[in-house]
Amino acid sequence: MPSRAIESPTVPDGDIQLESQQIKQAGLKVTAPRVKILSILENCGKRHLSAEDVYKELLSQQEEIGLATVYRVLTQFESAGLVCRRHFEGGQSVFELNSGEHHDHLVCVKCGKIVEFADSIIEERQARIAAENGFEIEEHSLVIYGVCSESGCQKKA
Amino acid sequence: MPSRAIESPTVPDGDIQLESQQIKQAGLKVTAPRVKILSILENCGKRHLSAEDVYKELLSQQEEIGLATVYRVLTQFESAGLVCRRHFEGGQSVFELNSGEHHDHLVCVKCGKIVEFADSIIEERQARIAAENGFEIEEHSLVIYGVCSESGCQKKA
DNA sequence: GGAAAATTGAGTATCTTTCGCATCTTGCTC
DNA sequence: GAGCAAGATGCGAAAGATACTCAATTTTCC
Ligand SMILES: [Mn+2]
Ligand SMILES: [Mn+2]
Ligand SMILES: [Zn+2]
Ligand SMILES: [Zn+2]
Repeated sequence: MPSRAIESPTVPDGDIQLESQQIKQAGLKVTAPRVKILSILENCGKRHLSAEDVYKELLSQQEEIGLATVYRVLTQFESAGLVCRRHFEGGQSVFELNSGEHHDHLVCVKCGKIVEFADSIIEERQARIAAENGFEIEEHSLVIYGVCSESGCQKKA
Repeated sequence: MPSRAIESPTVPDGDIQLESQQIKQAGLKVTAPRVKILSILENCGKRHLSAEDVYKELLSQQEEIGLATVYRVLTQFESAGLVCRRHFEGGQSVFELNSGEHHDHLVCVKCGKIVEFADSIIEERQARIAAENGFEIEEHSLVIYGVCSESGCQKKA
């Protein structure tokens, strides 16, 4: 096997640098729990995670971080604009990295699969409806619940 | 003052007959708690009520109905199609009579005012989006959060 | 009016999320 | 790099909403 030269002393696993910088830019102190949690949100494979999901992932990585801290940090990330919190029915809140671009969700009520979408016509209509009623929009939540095309989900009750 | 003839022996306060019939048609036994709760949903003035709201209203009417029963009955009414349950952010679930016609909501984040709306273009778009992604829609939730036109709500933070 | 089945009330349990507080870290200064 | 104040953490406890348990009561139907 080819030997691999160590190019520089600074390329730790998980790109700690990047996460640290994002956290700093968000106006938060760089702490181990924050870096860890952000890196899980970025690298764990799933895009929508509950606080519990994050906590379990931490446990599986032998990290000694309390659940209260997970909740606290996620809330701080939300305030700082790093993540978005979503409230889907019948479960815990879930968090996802804030991509900067708004989108809404399709959720399979059978398997939990989530599909993201953005529709400018819907957005436009919402703006009109709010305006017609004298509301200044702050945010909105649109979730479509249904059954996805997986065979397991399709079979009748 | 003109005297008023009693037209028939059957016109109790609160139109108990009507509620009883609705409950029966929904396939539920007619019990005092169910009749009472349905009549509150119909006559209390507010259209969107939490279980707690219903419970407080019952208390104020000297009714001896437990909170657990309120939750149970509201859930049964929901299953029976008599009421719809809504999940607005940051609070309890709220219930409203099922008018038979779907609608969505605008919610003032300052005063809690709720405006109902229905937009066929949005509905149509949702159907298309679901179809494009192979989903069969079961339901959806659209809530627009904003600040209403009340002067109290308008003033800057 | 009576019996079977369903419903109720009260309290308890559960789940998710937040708090309180003593202890530990971070970021900055010298 | 040591020292310090502000801020963060972990733990356990608390809170808020809702569901469950079960004995006692009520409804339905005959
Ligand atoms: Mn998403
Ligand atoms: Mn409504
Ligand atoms: Zn599915
Ligand atoms: Zn308002």
